[in-house]
Amino acid sequence: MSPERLQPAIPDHPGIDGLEDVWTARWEDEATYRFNPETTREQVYSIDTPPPTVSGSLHIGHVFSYTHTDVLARYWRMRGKNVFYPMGWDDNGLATERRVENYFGVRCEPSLPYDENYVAPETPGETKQPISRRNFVELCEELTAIDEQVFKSIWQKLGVSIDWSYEYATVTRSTQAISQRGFLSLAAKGHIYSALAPTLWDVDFRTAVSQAELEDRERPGATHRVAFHRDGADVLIETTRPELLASCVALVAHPEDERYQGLFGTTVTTPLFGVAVPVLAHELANPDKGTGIAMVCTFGDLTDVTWWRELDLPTRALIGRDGRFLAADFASWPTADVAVAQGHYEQIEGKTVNQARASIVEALRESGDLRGDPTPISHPVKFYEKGERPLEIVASRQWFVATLAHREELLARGREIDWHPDFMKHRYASWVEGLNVDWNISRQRYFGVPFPVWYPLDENAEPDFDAPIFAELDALPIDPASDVPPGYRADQRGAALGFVADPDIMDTWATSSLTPQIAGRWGSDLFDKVFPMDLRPQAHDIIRTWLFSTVVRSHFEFDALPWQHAIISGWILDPDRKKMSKSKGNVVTPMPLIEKHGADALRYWAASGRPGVDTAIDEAQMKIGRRLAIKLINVAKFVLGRLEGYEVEGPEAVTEALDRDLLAGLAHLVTEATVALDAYDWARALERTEAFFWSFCDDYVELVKVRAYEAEGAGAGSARATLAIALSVLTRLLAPVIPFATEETWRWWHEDSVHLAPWPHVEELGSTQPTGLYQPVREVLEAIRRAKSAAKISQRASVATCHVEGPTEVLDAVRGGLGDLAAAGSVADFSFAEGSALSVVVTLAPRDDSPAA
RNA sequence: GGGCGCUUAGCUCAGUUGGUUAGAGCAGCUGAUUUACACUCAGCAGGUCGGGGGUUCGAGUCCCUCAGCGCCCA
Repeated sequence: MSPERLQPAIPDHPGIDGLEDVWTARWEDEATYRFNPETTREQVYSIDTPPPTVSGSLHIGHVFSYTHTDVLARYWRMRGKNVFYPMGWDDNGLATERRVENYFGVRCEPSLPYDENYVAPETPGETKQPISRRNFVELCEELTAIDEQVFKSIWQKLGVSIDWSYEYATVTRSTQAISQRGFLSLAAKGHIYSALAPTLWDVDFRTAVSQAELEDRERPGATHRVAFHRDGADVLIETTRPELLASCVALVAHPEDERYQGLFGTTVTTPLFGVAVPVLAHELANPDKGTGIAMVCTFGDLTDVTWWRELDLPTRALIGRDGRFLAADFASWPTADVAVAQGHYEQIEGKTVNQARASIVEALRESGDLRGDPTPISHPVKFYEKGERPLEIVASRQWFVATLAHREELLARGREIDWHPDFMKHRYASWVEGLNVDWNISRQRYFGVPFPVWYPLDENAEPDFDAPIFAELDALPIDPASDVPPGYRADQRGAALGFVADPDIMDTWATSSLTPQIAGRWGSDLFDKVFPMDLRPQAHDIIRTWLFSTVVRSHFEFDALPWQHAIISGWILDPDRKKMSKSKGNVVTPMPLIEKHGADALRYWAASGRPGVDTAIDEAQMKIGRRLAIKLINVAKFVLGRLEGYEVEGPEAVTEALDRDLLAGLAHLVTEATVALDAYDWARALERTEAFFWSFCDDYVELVKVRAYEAEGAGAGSARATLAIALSVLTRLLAPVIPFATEETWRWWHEDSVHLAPWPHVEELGSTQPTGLYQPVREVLEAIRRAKSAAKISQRASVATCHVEGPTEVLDAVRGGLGDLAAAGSVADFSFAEGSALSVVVTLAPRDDSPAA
């Protein structure tokens, strides 16, 4: 036997169960998904994969969106691209801290010394054990390492074609170095600044938060009508936050509000405290709200911040970092009677916001300055998304990225991105349009990347925040709490004329916004070969955080987009179409579903979800995917069985008109699938491929079964060549979605992985001129089947005559496939007649009911 | 309040620039089956395309309007 003759290696009982482990190991051994660093940017397709938060729960939504990305990665790899597809883990920040606190039953107490023999409790105790910052960080690292393994095993089981040699995490030293470098670079360019400024503040977490982490929650409240005074006359305002009265710095009304024209430019005094405040005009004041004139406090909400800034008002910030009222110095303010004011203020000093409100309302009632009873209302209140009490705005020193001044440029960047689906661009635009504070990147927490910054101390050991000492680039990463700034000695820490470390860590997004730099190893040769990247895949809930912040960093650092395409996956809904969330308790974990249906089945379900469309968990759909994978195994077994011992021939051997038409249809399919995938519409490509595949199995294979079995003849060779070509093409078209079943069957007759095989091209199909046979022949076959089904007899039963009527060209087509039809339908005789439309009359052979002799 | 999306068969969804009788899968029903495949195959049934109005020879598709659901922003 010559070596060209096919000897497929088909197992005795091929199936799909267990393929995941077999092929995952082989792919790892063969380095199938290895990125080749010897490359040019043009040869690369690079993906900025979302690093999942390993402290979060891994759920089926991850499988959904990562499958979409993987389908694209596999597609572009087969298109000949050198695919850069790394994976990272986001283990920064608060989410990890909280998980460690709950998992081990500990809390970070920065004042404690490091205990090098520390062992965490086996089970968390009743109260949280205080431990040093370094011990706490070690526990964070320990737990994230475990969590990462769990995630990694899921991706591997799912067949995600990641090059694991480029794995990264957001807390490693190299990531910290990049994060700190990114900070220093933007600070040097003037896009990052520090300021003592109004800061969105969570009083429970005791940290600053950014606008992106805010959410509105509807909460009950009450409006209070309060009288300010002017020469014995009253000016009535309405407020939901009377407790802030002492920090009132002005009243504002709309510049065109007739009622207050006479008041603009005058001064009124606050009730209880007797502090003189100006009455000013500003268009943000809403004439329809309350009395149309509002009290400006430092700071009740973000509008107060705007007024304070634009009207250049003084600062009388009274709420502290713990959410309680600080001491006030009425003597330094224009106060009519300091002793009286101080007396009233003593009632609220040290109290929480709610306690203070009750106290102030009571005092206003007694003084007669509360007019009428408070009116209960329901209104949206800003919360930190992870918080439990309303946000306060406190004045504190923070590092900011200047975004507001660059709003138009950032909007323009959004328009440059190719969004999939396109309408997601609105999410980005409306977010950028609604920005009202710069991006605060300081967090008063423990586990994260520290700022590479110290401050010099003066002769009184007071820091000079306006002269920060930045770390040197080649020293990164540094920890200012243990490393010493250039030109200083370690013993000068905290001493007069010495230095002090910036105590904060960076916002998790300050690091995550650098994933292209981290994955691409910014600073090495690799970076220019993969950046700007091709693709950013993510869900729509983090457009305002991850996507936006990445665009900001890339715009300022490189004056470029970080990537050209953004695919936005939808949500995963539970089977009742409710959004999946931990609090609802309807989170579905993927592993049991993979075990039950197989990875290909889950991927099929995921790939059926179109970009941006919310998709319900649907086990029925997974079963269909499973059937598809099994069908491929079976048809490959059959086709390769027919080909065994024959030379595999190319399209030039496809001589029969029916076979040529099948290839013409296949060529059309290849074009459709390619166009769809180029447009990031994997679901469409799958749908078309799947439909063709089932017709191939149920119709074409049935038609040529007998002919392909003949040893000799052009017809037999043509059928075998067609079967081989179609199987090869269909296997490759399905490979991105069902990588395990396709690889299994492909390797029965190929040395190398299907995932490195070239994506099908119409040129490999020879002449793809349609002959028009396949469709009418299928219709006649269908009619024969219908007749047998109606007679409730076997599809293998004999047909005496099949009478076909139709237009000449249709009849000619049917005649061209007559032999195959006769074989597939067990038809003894055909007759034909001219007619306007195709119609078929089937006369069944008399049933032979006589017992066998 | 502004914006985006969705509404097609019992269910999940296709339907590309307007063009024959609106499609698929699942579920349902009726059958077949010494088969590559029972993790199979064939057939049947099932829809006034959310309501109303308009443009057009022709509308699921374009325009207006109303309603419901979901989301984003303020």
